[in-house]
Amino acid sequence: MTQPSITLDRSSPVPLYFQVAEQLERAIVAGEIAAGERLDNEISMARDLGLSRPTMRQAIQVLVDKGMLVRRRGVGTQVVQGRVRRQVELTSLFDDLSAAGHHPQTRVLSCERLEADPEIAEELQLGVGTLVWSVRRLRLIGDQPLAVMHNVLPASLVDLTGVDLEHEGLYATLRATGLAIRVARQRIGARRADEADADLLGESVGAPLLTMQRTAYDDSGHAVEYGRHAYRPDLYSFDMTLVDR
Amino acid sequence: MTQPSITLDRSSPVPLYFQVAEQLERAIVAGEIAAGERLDNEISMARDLGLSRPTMRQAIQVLVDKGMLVRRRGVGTQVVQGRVRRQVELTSLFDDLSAAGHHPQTRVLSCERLEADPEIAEELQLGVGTLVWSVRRLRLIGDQPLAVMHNVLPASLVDLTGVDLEHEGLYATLRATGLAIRVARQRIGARRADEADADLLGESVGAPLLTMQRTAYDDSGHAVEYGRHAYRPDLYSFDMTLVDR
DNA sequence: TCGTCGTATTTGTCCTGACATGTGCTCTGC
DNA sequence: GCAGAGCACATGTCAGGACAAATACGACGA
Repeated sequence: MTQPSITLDRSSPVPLYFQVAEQLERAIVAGEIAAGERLDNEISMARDLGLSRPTMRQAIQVLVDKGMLVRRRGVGTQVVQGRVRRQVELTSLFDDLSAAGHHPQTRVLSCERLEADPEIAEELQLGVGTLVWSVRRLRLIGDQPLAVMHNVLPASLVDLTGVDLEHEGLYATLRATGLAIRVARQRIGARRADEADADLLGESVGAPLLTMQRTAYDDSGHAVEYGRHAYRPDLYSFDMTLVDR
Repeated sequence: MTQPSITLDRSSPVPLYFQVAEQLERAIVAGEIAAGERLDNEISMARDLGLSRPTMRQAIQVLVDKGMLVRRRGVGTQVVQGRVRRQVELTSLFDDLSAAGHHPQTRVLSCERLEADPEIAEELQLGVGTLVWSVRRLRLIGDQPLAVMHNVLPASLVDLTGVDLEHEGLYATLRATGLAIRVARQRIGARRADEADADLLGESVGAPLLTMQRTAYDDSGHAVEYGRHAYRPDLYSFDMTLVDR
């Protein structure tokens, strides 16, 4: 039950509970706290750090939500076994791959402004015929084609004219214009590659593809992006952690 | 900004924040609060219900985590647009389908006790050669084969002898023996159907299959189950909601 | 020897209070 | 008429305290 040393900076704008959670997480992934080991109890940890118990609880809760810790009443808080997989997060594939140390490339296949068809209008909660941007891109990892991506977003929200989508992620572009994505609903499935897919991805017609469609919502709860993507399953998969509440 | 009427039962063992969250959620899915509409502020909602602000916050936080509400400092709390998809939760396919009103059937293909191979030992954090249960099942929806499922669990944790897995879900069986699953890590991908898959699922060899492998951990953080499943993508997909924190 | 009761421990829930911080609006001054 | 300062408002963060409930473990008794 040796505790990691945690240092707090009360003058920092970073919340105290977040500082604690961050350092605790680092200690866990670094193996300073063994898998299955029990943490010290909340009360004494809070006292040792000079924090109140609610703040300490909030810090621990962050890691519980990430699936790294498990709490049991009357027993204590333990580190979950097993290697830690990165969670599915609200980032784009570009961010995912960059973080993984790879160097993704992008080829913009098309980027045009057109009128929303019924499917798009439904997903983005717009009227049929509203102007939207429609972007088709091919993602490559090294020389290997990885995914074909089709994104649609309301033209009223962002202007993609002159945006260099080959070197800037779509989500990064949105963030730059002040659009923060907060919630997304997505569906993961599979289908056969059609001729166009096969051509772009260097697969044969009928090969299995992993598909994901996602609708993203901003700060104010409005739909800002709808995407339909297809991935080569030998090069990409979705990892996630589920936590029971 | 009309608020739904919420009734509290302070004598109930159900936590107050949970009662509020439950009724708020019902009001949202029932459309009593329109999408995009702003909720009343925390302080006055708490006052109206006779609750403290932290309790009210906790209730709202539950729905924020589910992706139904969005909070913005200085602005307020709003209902997220878009139809609400059910979240990927820590339940089994059996529960999923039952909840959806369908009547899933199960055929147990094999259920045997054998020694863990290196892959299984690694995933379950056991020594190679440890006794495990290996269960292969076929899920059907009506007459349609839906998925082939292969689960492995430590024989020391549960005894599947005489358990009627055709009519009882695996997770339900685990719960019945006091094993509560708290955390799971899973990976979703796709692959071609091999001959065995094709035969069982009524597909042709080479057809795309949606795959999921999952390792589940219990209360104490120990691995209790490892599963590799393959789904017919025309009949099943994974829906989930992502929330930025 | 085994089961049962009681107690200590630990997390879960709930309360009150305070100040900080980001947003949006209005009001003022130019 | 317009821009900037200031203010009201809502959520974010933090403190400190209290009791409830579940668990583990030891002591006790049959």
